Amino acid sequence: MTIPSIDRAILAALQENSRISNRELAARVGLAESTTHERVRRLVETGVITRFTAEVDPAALGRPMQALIAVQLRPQSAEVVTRFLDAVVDDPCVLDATVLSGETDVQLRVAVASSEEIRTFAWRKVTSVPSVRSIQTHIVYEHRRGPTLSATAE
Amino acid sequence: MTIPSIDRAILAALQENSRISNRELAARVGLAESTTHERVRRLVETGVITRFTAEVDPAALGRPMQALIAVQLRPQSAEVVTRFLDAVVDDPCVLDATVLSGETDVQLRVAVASSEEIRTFAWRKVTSVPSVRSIQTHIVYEHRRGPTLSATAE
DNA sequence: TGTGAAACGGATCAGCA
DNA sequence: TGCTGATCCGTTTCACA
Repeated sequence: MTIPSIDRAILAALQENSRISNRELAARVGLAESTTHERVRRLVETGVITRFTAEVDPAALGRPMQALIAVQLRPQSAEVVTRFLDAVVDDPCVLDATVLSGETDVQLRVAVASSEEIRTFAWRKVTSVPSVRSIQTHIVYEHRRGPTLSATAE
Repeated sequence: MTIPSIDRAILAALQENSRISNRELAARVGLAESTTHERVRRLVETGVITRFTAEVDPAALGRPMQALIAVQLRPQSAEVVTRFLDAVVDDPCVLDATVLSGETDVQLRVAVASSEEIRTFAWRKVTSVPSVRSIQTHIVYEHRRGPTLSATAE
């Protein structure tokens, strides 16, 4: 299932700005509006586009500080990992969670108002889960997005 | 600079789907279209909303594998970190880069077609930068988004 | 800040290549 | 798959509260 070059142009434009009008999108990729509209619909339907979203600056919402929390779990089983994720991932300060190979089983990225809040979250929500063996917290100094996601050259 | 509750409703709706019409957004938050439109404009202008984007599944673009690469740099200075970021962050396989406190100075998240490509990227792009002392690569088994970003309760 | 209405521009659909 | 064009609907702007 390879992505045609027109769809790649559509994806690039929508990643850059998902709120452009269908008309402008059609002009950019050089197709009629109706055709463009249909292609976008299919990209969503087939799961290539997972969602349209607004990115919000956590600092503007009163969470100027971010941290990574590396978590080691005791029995390193799929079940334990899933249970742990379910216990923490819905907390409002969690930005995302990554399940990993290696020493660290799960890495959480959190956005908080203060270092106090990191401590509260770490003790109250993370180490309180019985299967958590140990954690390490690292302050995030800076976070940069990579380039727009594009299809691999072939 | 605290966020009024109407704006919080707008942010929640736009994070969930940035392509809803202004009319629907207005209906959801219970304001006139013109007012809603103006509020969204201000949220963008003041930097609360950083961009509207389409999230794309890397696997659908031929990059089914993800990894985290932890990087340790030699002189741990702001300049060295910036130079390193500039050297790697625009590579198409980079999803994002995080600058950290602690042993690891920078953590890269990459999406690739195969483990071969991770190796190529690691040797060709990362360890080839002179200030890179060492790296560790970890496979990403799963990645979960946290809840919609909302303002801290006050 | 908020409203409602008019002018403008975009989305959508049927019919066709 | 793709285009065209008519109709319908949403957005934007404005005078006003």
